[in-house]
Amino acid sequence: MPFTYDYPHPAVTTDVVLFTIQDERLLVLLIRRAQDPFRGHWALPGGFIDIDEDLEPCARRELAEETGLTGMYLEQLCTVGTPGRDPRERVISVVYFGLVPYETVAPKAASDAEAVGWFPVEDPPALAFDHDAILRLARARLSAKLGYTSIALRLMPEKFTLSELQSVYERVLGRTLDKRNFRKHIQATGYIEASAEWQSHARRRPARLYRARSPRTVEFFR
Amino acid sequence: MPFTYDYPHPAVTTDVVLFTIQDERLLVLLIRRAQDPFRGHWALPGGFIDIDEDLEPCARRELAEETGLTGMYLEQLCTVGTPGRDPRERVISVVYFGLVPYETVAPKAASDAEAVGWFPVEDPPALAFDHDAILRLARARLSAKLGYTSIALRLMPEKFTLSELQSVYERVLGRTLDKRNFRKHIQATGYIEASAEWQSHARRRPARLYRARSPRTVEFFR
DNA sequence: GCAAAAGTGTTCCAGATACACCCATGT
DNA sequence: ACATGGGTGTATCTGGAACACTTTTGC
Repeated sequence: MPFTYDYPHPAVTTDVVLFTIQDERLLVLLIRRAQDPFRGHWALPGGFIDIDEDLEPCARRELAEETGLTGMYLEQLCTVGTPGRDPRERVISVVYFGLVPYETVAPKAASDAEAVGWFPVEDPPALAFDHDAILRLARARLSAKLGYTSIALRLMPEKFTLSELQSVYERVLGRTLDKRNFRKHIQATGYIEASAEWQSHARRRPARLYRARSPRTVEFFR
Repeated sequence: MPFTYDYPHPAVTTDVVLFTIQDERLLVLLIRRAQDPFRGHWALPGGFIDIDEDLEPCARRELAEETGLTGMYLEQLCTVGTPGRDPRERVISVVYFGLVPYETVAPKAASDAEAVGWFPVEDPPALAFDHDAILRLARARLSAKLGYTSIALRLMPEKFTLSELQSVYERVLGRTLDKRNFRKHIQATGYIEASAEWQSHARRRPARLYRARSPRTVEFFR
């Protein structure tokens, strides 16, 4: 069933750069492509937009279809569209960047993904299309936003210790932080609050659990 | 000559939010649409992408065709694509934001713009499509970037006085700044250098002229 | 000589950094 | 008792903010 236009139209896709933290490593979600082009290569999850679908819902739908993951924080990152970046036809891709807490259930492959997996961002496999450049841009955006927003909380579970939060900052920024200064700084921003609970079952002194003061929004400060 | 696809494709356009400063006011470039939809309304310059054209070149081409302006600083701002934002067909628009020095030659209407003009961003006319929301976003981006980049220099002529630069900051930020603190701060960033020249023909004490240390790039600091 | 803008330093405060030890728990 | 990570305070530095007067020129 063909669709006809007076002028050539590019195809439009959305892609998502989704980060998480597991075992003290910053990971990115990739799918192994089941179709050409780049069949068998790893790539960012994404796909073609429906004609009556808004951009961000498309990103969420494709992510859900290919990996089963839903409900995470997403923001628009950039749009890429250099002619030739997809060998099939002219494709313009609107790229989102997102974060999920590290204990989110494991993704599972579906639809036209042959496999799904988390990969260390410091050492990813070769990526299809121009996805390596997009991944670098997403990393830079995440690092920058740690400094002036509460975005790191979107990587955390509902309750977390200050040491866990510090570890997330350290992994994303790629350097160690002073414990006392970190705690002072975080408390000063006011974007977390102490819960009444304490870490249980630890084989050490229990740590206080904190939570986001505004669990569904990313706040700016400074 | 029709173009057919197996699946419906959205149309893709680029739009540009171009700012300048004249007479102590921050202005935005708008065109009056000569065609429906929104014929006779003011809108951001922009138009449909060619099938073999990259995104930023498209933004520059459309801007040149409609206003005659070329060669300015541009960066990608966002991409909008809510179904229904254009009554003709599904249109996804990649929006760029740009700056030109205030003495750049006046734009002149061409192509499908019936008129072109600079309007105060504080008090723009009613805009076509969702262009009012885009304009607000562009303003916010410009203000924020003044604080950590040398982007303001893209609004300045090659040689300028510190008072002129301070006035640009004040107009964009919407508040007055202390003269001594401003000069100290700007000198500390190192992104301008003194030229050997002085303002001429002034009916007052001549001011020293400065220039950008890296005239073609926008640098980050802090 | 007067109007108009150019130019210039110091004090103060807040936020960032550097730095080391005691505590609570499980084993 | 000891190993492990949890928790805490102070001195210092640095960058930002507040603040007023003299100088140079054209008229």
